[in-house]
Amino acid sequence: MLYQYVIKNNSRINIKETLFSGQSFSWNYFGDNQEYYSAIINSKPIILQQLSDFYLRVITTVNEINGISVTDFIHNYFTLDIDPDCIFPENFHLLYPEIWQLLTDYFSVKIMRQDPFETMISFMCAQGIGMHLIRKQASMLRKTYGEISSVSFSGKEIILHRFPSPERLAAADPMTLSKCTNNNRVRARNIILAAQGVAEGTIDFDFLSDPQLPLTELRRTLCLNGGIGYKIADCIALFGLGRLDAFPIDTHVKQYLGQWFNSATALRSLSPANYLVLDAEARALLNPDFAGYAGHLLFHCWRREIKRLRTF
DNA sequence: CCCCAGGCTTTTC
DNA sequence: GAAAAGCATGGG
Repeated sequence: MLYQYVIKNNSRINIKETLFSGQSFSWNYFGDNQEYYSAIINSKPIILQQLSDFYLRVITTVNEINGISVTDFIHNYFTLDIDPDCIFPENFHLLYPEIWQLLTDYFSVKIMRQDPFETMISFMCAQGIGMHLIRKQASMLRKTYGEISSVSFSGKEIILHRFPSPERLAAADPMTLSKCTNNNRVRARNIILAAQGVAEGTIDFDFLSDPQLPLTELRRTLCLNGGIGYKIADCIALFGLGRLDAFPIDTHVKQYLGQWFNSATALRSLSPANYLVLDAEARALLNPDFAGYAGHLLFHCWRREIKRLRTF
């Protein structure tokens, strides 16, 4: 039994660019058909299809997710409550007309509110390697440790793997898990320790998802865990805890801060001290409440338009 | 061979 | 304190 829903949005949404912009490592094409995308979200298999600039089709096996309607869940999952006109400061287009022109096609990219555990483990795999290797690691974790769900749609039976539970990864053997982490044993150990922390409650996502929690304290708490520094903590905050103000700074963000915004700090090494300086500089350039949202659009735009990189 | 990819940790000065 | 080296693989 499949349920189908059509979602209408008030602004343009580009589902492919959103899913494959580097914020999520769980979505794939549904089978061979590049018209559909699938993942298991909150233990529920979901298939998406872009109908037009403003319309999505959602296909699931359930009629509600987490106690709310599928339509409301998708609305929240893709932050359709956020008005794209609020992401950048009002005068940004006057100060940076060239960047604004490049950004035109990227306002249809949405930040996704994803599961915090999955986001934490996925971004712990994202140190100094290319995005295809990050996707490979997340995929291997799902296929090695995740429960199987199958969906039949349009005459095809597709096998999907859930992201593994904290308990499952907490009990994993380090040598076995390291095959999923680019053979990096330190990373495998850190993932197991983090999963144990979540399973035992020392990492409390209910507490960390409190919007009243100051961003600096959230970041400091996440950084207590091995394998999580400023950048990965900010990614967990932005993509897994709904903190649209968190501004992750990686090699690409460092590059566009230097090239597009003439930051002298961005020309220096990305040390912890310089990270905090760049973070403050970005908050002065952007709307602080949506610095991370704006940063992700700039990040994706920089990679696609300037670096000509592909993530799918 | 080099350098770079959504960095973090440890060592060294 | 800050700066440099080590970790891992793949692609240009």
